[in-house]
Amino acid sequence: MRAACTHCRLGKLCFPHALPAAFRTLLPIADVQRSQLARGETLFSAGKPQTGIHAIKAGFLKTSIPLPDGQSKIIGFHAMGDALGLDGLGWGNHTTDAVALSSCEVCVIPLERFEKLLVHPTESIHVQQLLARELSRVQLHAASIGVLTAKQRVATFLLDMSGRWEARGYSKNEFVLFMSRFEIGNYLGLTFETVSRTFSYFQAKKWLTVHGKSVLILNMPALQAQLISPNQEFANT
Amino acid sequence: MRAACTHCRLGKLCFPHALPAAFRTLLPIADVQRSQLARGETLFSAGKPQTGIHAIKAGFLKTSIPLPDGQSKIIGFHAMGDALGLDGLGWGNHTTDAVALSSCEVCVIPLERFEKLLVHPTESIHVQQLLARELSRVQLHAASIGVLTAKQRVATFLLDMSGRWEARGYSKNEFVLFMSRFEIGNYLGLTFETVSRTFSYFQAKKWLTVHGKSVLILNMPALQAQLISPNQEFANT
DNA sequence: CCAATCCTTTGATCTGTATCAAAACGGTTC
DNA sequence: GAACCGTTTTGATACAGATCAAAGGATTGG
Repeated sequence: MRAACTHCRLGKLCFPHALPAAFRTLLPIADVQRSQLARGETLFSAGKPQTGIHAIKAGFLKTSIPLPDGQSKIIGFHAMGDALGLDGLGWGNHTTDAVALSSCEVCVIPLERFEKLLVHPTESIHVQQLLARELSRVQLHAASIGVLTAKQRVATFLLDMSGRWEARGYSKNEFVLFMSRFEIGNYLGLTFETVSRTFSYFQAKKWLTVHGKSVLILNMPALQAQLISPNQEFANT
Repeated sequence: MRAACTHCRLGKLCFPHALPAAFRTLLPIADVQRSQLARGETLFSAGKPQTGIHAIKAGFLKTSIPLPDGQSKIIGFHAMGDALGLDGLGWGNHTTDAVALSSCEVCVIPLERFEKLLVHPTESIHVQQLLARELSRVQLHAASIGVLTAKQRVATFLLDMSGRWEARGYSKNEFVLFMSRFEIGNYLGLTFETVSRTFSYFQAKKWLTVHGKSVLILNMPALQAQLISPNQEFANT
């Protein structure tokens, strides 16, 4: 199961294609491997040696951190086009677990090939950017769960999902959540009941409609206003 | 105010010196600039273009993230030998604020010089490691503040501080906190009152002694046990 | 098509931490 | 060394979100 990235239909969305043009000439070196994952399968685990860098071609995954007290906390949801496994570059071992939320197709650049690519400054800088952006994302997430209220966190989450779908060319107002309420809660530092109640609250406000995992946003500005002051009523109740 | 890193007394602790030997030959290229900061002064701000990479030579700083609702959340404390400002590599602009907690001496590698260093694979990989390690650190912190209780968070914090001092060759049992209770609280997603109360609780348990900012740890295993099960009494009350 | 299982919603109650308040402490200035 | 200021501790109370509980819904497999 090998595929030349030059023929990949994901185009710029996919990690290797997001690399600068200079990179594409190197693709035969990369010689990406593709693999399938079923829902619930593990792509890599915390503590295990890093074997490669992954790019999601199709499907959804979550990454989580195991904590000393035995709990585990989700720290990211990942979809088509996202790069995965960069956390292992620090110590050679992964610090997170990556598990498929749906059946997935994942491209793998084996570590030794990945390292060969790094001798080229442009690729190297690109990887640095991926890392630094992921760092910024996690920093912002840490900040959010540290200080925001439940309503603010859920609103932030929905707006984040909306933005991700939009970036992939889909509607920013209508999308399907690919994770359970429990997983959303874990990600946001809330219980699943609180997530569910908050969805109901937003629905009562007529800011959105939820049916199971499908979300339709009716009043985006109202949700955005939540982030600014959670308790203040928005003009269009 | 310029200084050749080759003469820097910080040795391996300092960011440029942690680079592989090959890097040292390039130091004249880097030609690091040194600058002084007074307590409360800003090293860089979120949203502003990145001008360089910083290494702390002496003193302490905090990095924080401004949130959409006007609040600001501390996401890291930094001491001698830490690298700062890597978050700007993602988008060219910083995503965090860095402020001095004490008077500081900071080495600056201007961005254009830093970029020149990156053409050398060994340096480039080293920067990747710094980024990936910072990513792992922030991921773990995000996980901690998302699921741990107040006692667990404060215990984690104290053990983290202890480990940092130890890594710098000081006692792991006796050290001085370089930030206020308010800042610890902000960092951990707690109020300063809760931090203070938790210190008092640990003190009542005879696990440590706190006088203002100076901490003496008396029972390290008890603190570590907190992380595993916060409500279970430790053998040596 | 139905049973079995898991996921989600909603309700009632509890609790850890925030909030409000005030006193004690420590450092700085004159 | 007295007066001042910000910081820290401690106490009393309030509340957001957790926990406990139970009843729908949805999805899976036979």
